[in-house]
Amino acid sequence: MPRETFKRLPETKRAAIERAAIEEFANSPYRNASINTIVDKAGIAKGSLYQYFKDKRDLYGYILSIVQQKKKVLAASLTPPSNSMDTFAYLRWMAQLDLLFRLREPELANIEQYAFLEAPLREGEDPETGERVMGDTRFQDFLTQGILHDDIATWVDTGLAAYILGVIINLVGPYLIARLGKDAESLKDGSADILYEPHTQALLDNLLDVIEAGIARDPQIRKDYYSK
Amino acid sequence: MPRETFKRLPETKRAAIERAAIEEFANSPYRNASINTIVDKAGIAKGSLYQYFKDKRDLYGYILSIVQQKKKVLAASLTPPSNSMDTFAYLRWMAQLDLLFRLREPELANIEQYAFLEAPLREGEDPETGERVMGDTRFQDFLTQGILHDDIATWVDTGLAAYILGVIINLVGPYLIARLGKDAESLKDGSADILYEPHTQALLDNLLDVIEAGIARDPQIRKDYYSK
Amino acid sequence: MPRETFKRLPETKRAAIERAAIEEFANSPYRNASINTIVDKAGIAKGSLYQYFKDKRDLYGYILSIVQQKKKVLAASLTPPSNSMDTFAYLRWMAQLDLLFRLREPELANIEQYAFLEAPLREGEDPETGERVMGDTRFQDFLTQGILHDDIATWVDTGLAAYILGVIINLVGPYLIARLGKDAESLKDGSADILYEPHTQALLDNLLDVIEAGIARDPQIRKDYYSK
Amino acid sequence: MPRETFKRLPETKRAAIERAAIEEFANSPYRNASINTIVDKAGIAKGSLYQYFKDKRDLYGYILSIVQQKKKVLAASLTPPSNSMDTFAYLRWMAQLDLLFRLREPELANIEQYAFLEAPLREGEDPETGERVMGDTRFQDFLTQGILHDDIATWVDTGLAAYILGVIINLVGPYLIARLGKDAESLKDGSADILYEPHTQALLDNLLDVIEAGIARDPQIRKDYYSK
DNA sequence: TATGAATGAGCTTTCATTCAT
DNA sequence: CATGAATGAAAGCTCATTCAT
Repeated sequence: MPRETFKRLPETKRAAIERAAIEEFANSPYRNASINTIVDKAGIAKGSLYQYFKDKRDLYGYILSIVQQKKKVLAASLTPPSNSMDTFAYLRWMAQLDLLFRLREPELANIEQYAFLEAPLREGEDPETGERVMGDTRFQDFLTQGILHDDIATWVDTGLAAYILGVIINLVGPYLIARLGKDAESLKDGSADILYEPHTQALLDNLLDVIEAGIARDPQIRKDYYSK
Repeated sequence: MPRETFKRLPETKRAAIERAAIEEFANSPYRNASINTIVDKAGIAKGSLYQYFKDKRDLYGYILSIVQQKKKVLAASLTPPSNSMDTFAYLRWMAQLDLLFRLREPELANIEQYAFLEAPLREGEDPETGERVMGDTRFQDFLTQGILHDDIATWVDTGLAAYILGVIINLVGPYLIARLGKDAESLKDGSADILYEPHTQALLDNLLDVIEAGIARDPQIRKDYYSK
Repeated sequence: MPRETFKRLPETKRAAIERAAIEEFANSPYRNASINTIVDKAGIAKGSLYQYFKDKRDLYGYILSIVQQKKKVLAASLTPPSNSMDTFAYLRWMAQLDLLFRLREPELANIEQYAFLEAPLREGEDPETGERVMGDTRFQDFLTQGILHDDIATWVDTGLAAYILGVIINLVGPYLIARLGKDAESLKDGSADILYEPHTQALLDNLLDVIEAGIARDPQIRKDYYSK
Repeated sequence: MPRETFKRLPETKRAAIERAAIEEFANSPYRNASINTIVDKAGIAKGSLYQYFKDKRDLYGYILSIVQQKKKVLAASLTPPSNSMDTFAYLRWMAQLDLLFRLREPELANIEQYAFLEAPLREGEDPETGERVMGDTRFQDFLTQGILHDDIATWVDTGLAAYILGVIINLVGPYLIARLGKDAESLKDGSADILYEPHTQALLDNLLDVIEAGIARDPQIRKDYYSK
């Protein structure tokens, strides 16, 4: 949704503007984010921004599209565990993707989460407000497929479960980060090594085991990494 | 956190202020809530408010404390299903409590949810920001007790599970309301009859069965109300 | 339409604000008039103005009401020529009133004229836009009465004539001022002596004679002040 | 007042610019008219416009000159009623010309009227501001000639009368259009048939009879189309 | 000559907080 | 203790004009 003028901008300037906007939207929810701060950080005139974008929402929409696109790229680089598409392996893959994204692009992840949380706070203008609250089609599809493959119990209410899966996947990231890393050092450099540490994987396993046990048709034997 | 001056106020005036603040904070997230609106509705001078409360945040904190206290009162009036305190029956009781609170006190429930959603949006000023993200002690305790009673699998990570239970319980209310009630009529009068309708209970059962299946040591035989 | 806060203001401050607003609206049509200029001249904070008035239009409406009221006061102080209410004497009285108002209160007269001229320039929001273009009820009534009293020819189209009378009365003032007074000195002190000078009266006579000759049923014998 | 560069432009481009400017100035008074809109509609770069014209006012002045010239062309194509140049027939001809111009070129007529109305609103920059207020030389000449031909009463003040005639001719057009044509259909296609309809001519007659009665030396017997 | 990105002062409006009375 | 007027920074946005390319 940016204007043509924005696309024609020299790479460095465009990057500066995106950088500034990302920083701002990552640190403040939409309403609080300040156009003034953005143009100051980007080192451009206020009027210029309004030649690149129609208004604040337009800029915001563009930043959101960056977030989605970067996530898509990351998803493409993260090979799914198997091509047989085991239902729960796929769910695990989604969770890992979210976590990895948060590690690699903490600011973008923040923006994404703000967007998720603010959805029901919208001031009623948007007709799609109810959308979020009624569930994420991504998970609706996942559940439907899972039931068709006999992986998920038929008695599970897909609407409710999809809603809860969405909430979990969207909100569990910050928890895991907070839990794992008081050693903020290893996070600063964007290293994702932490994702593959045994402790991290154990936590992920734990989460997914709970989910699987909750909705699977034939839950696997419980692993006993903790109980030993 | 109100000042002494507030406590010394005549009951009617105090009530008027609380009423006005509750209405405002229920309809607008913290940032948007307007002091002007509150003092107008309460019929007091703006300066007076600043003699009762240090600032906007102080007032907000006080309103939050009211929410918690009212919820506690409601909890006390809602007898637990059995005194033997079966773990999952207790969880069900908590879920019902949240739903009932939302039906009986939609404004207070709204404030609670705003607070929950905004927690990670805080602008870094608050030191207790991390609190929410690390989990709700209410569920920590529940899980610990459950493990001690051999109701919950020992391998469950209580920190993670508590966090997720918190998220679910806090966010599932609006979903259920949205799902159940297009018939806004039955909600208008604060009637909680809807809570005890079969459809509602079925959804609640579904949710709790999933949770129980997920974390129980020996999950019950799955009920088959849906598969019939 | 000002707020209560404005009415409660000390006289001097209220006067300062009115002064500043009148100066601004007299020198710039509504769109160009600047709130910044007004608050600077008035020596108040910008926010204060918005405690006295809802918005720019509200302030403008208030200033317009002052204009109307001052004009009404002036009208009350200017005795009609005779109590028999001869039709054309009444018209002359109206013209004199307008001229006198322009001499006594040139700024207010300017504001009035801006309002008159801007009416058809309105950006389509106002439903009463067409009102001005279709005639002034003041003159409609005057003409109707004149016809009833057998003073005005029955064949005159009252709609058209009312429209033209309105235009003339509203726009002739500046012309007469410009014509009479290069000697701005005599105008500066608000003296209206110039109104009663023979030259001025002769011009007024000339205007009214033309109008009378145009629409009267039985025009008077033409005076011959000019032809001698 | 356009620059040399503008005159050297290829015809099509020049036409596009004029078209765009005319549309804009016809729909918005000078202040509101947007340079952006004009260059967009014209399909030229913004900087180019400033190579053709010194600034917005310069462009505006040029458009005004087009309006005048087009009107002159129309005047040339509309044969005066008789070559003996009867004074009031000539005035009628002028009124018809204005009305016809408004029907044929509603946009240009709009621009003309905006210019007329805004003249006294000018912000003092223009030295020729007083010009309008002192009368239109067109009518000055007309009146002087009329007196010489013994058609107009010698006692009429030509300055004042010229001013008023100017006001009437400039502002009566929209009134007549509004009065005649709710049937916007016949106006849409620029057809001037409406001008020659009996009702239109009757209104014009009425207007001119009033004027004639007002200023003629020997007013004709009043026609009695209305009184019958 | 043509371009169109850059500019920045300007606009109206909002709001939590202070403080003199 | 109560009052409510005063504050002024900050908000999002517009626009005619300039100037480097």
